[in-house]
Amino acid sequence: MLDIQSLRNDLEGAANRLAARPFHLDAAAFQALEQERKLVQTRTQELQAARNSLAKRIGQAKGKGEDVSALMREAGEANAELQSMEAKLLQVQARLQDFLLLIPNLPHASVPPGRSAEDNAEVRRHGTPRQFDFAVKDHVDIGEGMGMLDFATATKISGARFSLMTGALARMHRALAQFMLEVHTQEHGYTEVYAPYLVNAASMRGTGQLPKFEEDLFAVPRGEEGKFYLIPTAEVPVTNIVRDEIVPLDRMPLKFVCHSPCFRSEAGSYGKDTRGMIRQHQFDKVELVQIVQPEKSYDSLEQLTGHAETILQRLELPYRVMALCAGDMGFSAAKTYDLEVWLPGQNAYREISSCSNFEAFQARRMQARFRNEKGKPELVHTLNGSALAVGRTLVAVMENYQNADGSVTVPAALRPHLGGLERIARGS
RNA sequence: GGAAAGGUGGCUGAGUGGUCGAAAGCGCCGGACUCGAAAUCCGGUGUACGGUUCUCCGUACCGUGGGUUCGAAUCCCACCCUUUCCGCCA
Repeated sequence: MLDIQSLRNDLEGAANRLAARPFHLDAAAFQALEQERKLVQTRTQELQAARNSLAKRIGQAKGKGEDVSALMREAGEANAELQSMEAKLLQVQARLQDFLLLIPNLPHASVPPGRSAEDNAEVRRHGTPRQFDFAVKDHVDIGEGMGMLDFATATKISGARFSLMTGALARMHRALAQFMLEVHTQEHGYTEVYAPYLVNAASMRGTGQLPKFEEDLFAVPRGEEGKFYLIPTAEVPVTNIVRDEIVPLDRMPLKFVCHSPCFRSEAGSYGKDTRGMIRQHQFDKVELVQIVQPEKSYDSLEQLTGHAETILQRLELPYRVMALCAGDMGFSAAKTYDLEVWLPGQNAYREISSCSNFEAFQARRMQARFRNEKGKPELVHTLNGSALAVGRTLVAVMENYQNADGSVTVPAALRPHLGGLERIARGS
């Protein structure tokens, strides 16, 4: 959510920056709402002040044993208008709130202009794609060839966009998550978190999934009309740790890492990435979350992105870092770097991590604050990034480390987490 | 799922219809005392919003949402949460 004060001060400036996404800010609608709000709020507060002073006088008069019937009548008459004004005020404020909740974040000045992924800017590259002297397979053929990846059975059990892994491949999937957690907790200073996978609507609103993106979420009914939402990323429960909290200065910054399954309905992605385990309803991810002071958040974004890159470097997977253009960024982000890993099976770089600074956009929705040097509560800045998506990392390892005989070499960094195993092949 | 108790400011905790945004203590900030510190004393110390604009004024907020009333932290209803006991259970 944007700061309503900044919209009041510079509506045109905000509209211009939003146009880069592109998002059309209806300035006239905002101004009309604001004007009405001002009118109704001022009148309501006047009436409330009048009521309060009358009530006080009645109390005082009663205390002295005086007759209060005239005062009571006066108060009763004023109440009709007050009630209708209060109702009107609630309504206007709700409309204003709804309006604000649907406005995406302002892109940071350093965000490249552009409308689609083609306009994203490559920031740097790391590693060189390996040359193969045999016909490369994609992860589906490799996994099924080893008898460890079974989409047919997953479809029987659940349906499309689910996967079933067995044996050494399932073990390697687990080892990857363990490896990532170890690096982030032992070397990068993150606190490991285990968090709920089902969350309430307030949490989804806090990080920006609601109210606009309900169709992307899975939900389960709860109670009469309530529901739990399945988390689409650990960003949701972990960032919401600080919702409605005031973090003491000496605890800042907060750095959390959380391994969790993620659930996405993938509505609107029909026909996209239908083969393999690139785009699934359920996948595992190791997520980094940082809660920082505003002036430090862009340094933190560079660091956090670097932490995610470390994993790819240790696994010796070629990748590139992309600065997303305004049009390709998510709703809540002010700036996003995507990490794209090289996939020989697709002969392309594919997204494996997304690292974003949300500035105060989520914090304002969540009322997540810290106590600054002056002792005053101030909104925090929130950041998060995948480090990494476990399923896609497994895909990258399989494709980049594949051998001519259909086996897969285990990356050196991963071997300690697999009891020294150097290679997985059919039967292992 | 059943029963009971309870949710008040950074913390503890008083307050059961009217000068209550809320006692008191702790904490924190400033000052006095001191060479300095501790102790002591004095003063200050919530958040959000609006108007005005650097100075005030107003409004809202005592778990959440409704209701009663001229007036609600206080009474009524519903819900949420916490604690304890019982039941069930990975």
